[in-house]
Amino acid sequence: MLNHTELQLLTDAHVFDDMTDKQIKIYTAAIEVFAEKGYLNASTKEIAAKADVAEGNIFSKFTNKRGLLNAIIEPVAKSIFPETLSSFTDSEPIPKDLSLHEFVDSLVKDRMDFLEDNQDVLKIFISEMVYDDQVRQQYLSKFPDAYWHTINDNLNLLKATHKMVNWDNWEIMQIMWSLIGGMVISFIFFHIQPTDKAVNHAVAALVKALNPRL
Amino acid sequence: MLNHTELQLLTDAHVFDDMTDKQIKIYTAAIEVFAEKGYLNASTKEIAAKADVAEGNIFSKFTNKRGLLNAIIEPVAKSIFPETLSSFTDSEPIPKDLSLHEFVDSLVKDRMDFLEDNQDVLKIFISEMVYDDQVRQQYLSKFPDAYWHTINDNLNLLKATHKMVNWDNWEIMQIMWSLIGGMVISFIFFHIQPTDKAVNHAVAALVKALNPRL
DNA sequence: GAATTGATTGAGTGCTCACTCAAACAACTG
DNA sequence: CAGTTGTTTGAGTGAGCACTCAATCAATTC
Repeated sequence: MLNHTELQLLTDAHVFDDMTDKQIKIYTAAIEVFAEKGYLNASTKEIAAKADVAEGNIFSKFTNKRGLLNAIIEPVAKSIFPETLSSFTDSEPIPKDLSLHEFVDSLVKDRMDFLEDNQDVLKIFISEMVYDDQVRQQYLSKFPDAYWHTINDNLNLLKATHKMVNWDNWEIMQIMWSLIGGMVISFIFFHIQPTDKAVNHAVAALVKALNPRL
Repeated sequence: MLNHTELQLLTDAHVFDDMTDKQIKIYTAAIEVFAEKGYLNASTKEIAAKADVAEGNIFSKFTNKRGLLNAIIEPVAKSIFPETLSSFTDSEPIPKDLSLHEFVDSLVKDRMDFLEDNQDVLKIFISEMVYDDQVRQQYLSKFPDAYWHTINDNLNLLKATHKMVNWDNWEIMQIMWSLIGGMVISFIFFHIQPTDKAVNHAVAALVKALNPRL
């Protein structure tokens, strides 16, 4: 069974809004099976059995096996790179005097929460991105512009106020996401739960790495 | 076709030493096909065709499809974490007064060379590690002790001489390998070639991140 | 060159899978 | 409750797959 937070997250993202009960049952069963054995090793028969539904339903509701995969991956792909940092809502926008530490800390911790709440779908997403060139192309093109904008703005601001090294934004992003990704992969594929200490050290490492005064 | 350096590397690692011509043809064809479409999407028929050999040969020489995969993955798994840094040979051991910068720089650049020379097999290795829990278990257990020893010794030395933060070796390793892994994944799966500048910035980031004086 | 041994071949086999579709069922409607 | 409409069912279908093995070919020996 999917854990409670994972289901809650999907509900909050309105994934289930225009799905029938049976579609939801198939959808959640598919997440479990895909996460456990991978898309290619999962059979529609097993998914139907786990959803307690006849196999034919999968095809009448998601057209084919790939359609089912896409329905699962799309919401993750859209939310994996956050368009805004959850600690700064619309009503409380990101302050102009944001320190490097605040920025890195809120980004890293926000994504660690996301990881905790979306293990299964993240596993499916990462596995298929790695395995299937088609999936890679498909979701690369959908990479949210909004994310690029906000992150670029933030980085430019930090650089302009001499709070961050003056490297290409792409390089800075790669360094930040590499450290986050390292913890994500350790957790999802090797079951190494990131401790608070390890997360804080990762944040500290990033803050030092991107500090301009050195 | 595999590029010349990749073949050279395999030859140097004595992978071909006790293989017949036909085995080598199958082996290199399999690397190409597995790297292009993934193990599960590759058919033995296609591999045989690309190797210009009858399908039955695959099974008489590698017992089954999985045996072929293992024959490819094993050499990578053994060499992905280097037991020593190539810039310090046996005759010229790692010096006691190694600076943090020298250490990080030689490690990162050594692995970037490795990446350059082993794109296809690395792609297969990473894809299968991500996709297949069995492969993960299989190669996790074979993780070279020798690597742990040398790297631990080096990290302990750097920490003892106050050249590196006093964090857990595991945390330090995760940070180092996350940055290397980020570049590896960008290159292999998104064809973003790491520029010298980007590599140097990654090295600089690591040196600052692990600097104890901050 | 006959005999023997070993390597090579690729049509054949059995199995699994995604997907179909006729039939059964359920839910309304007048 | 007959008729209609939409949903659900799961046995059936064709395709593709890894793997087998009898037959063929090549090399070697006497």
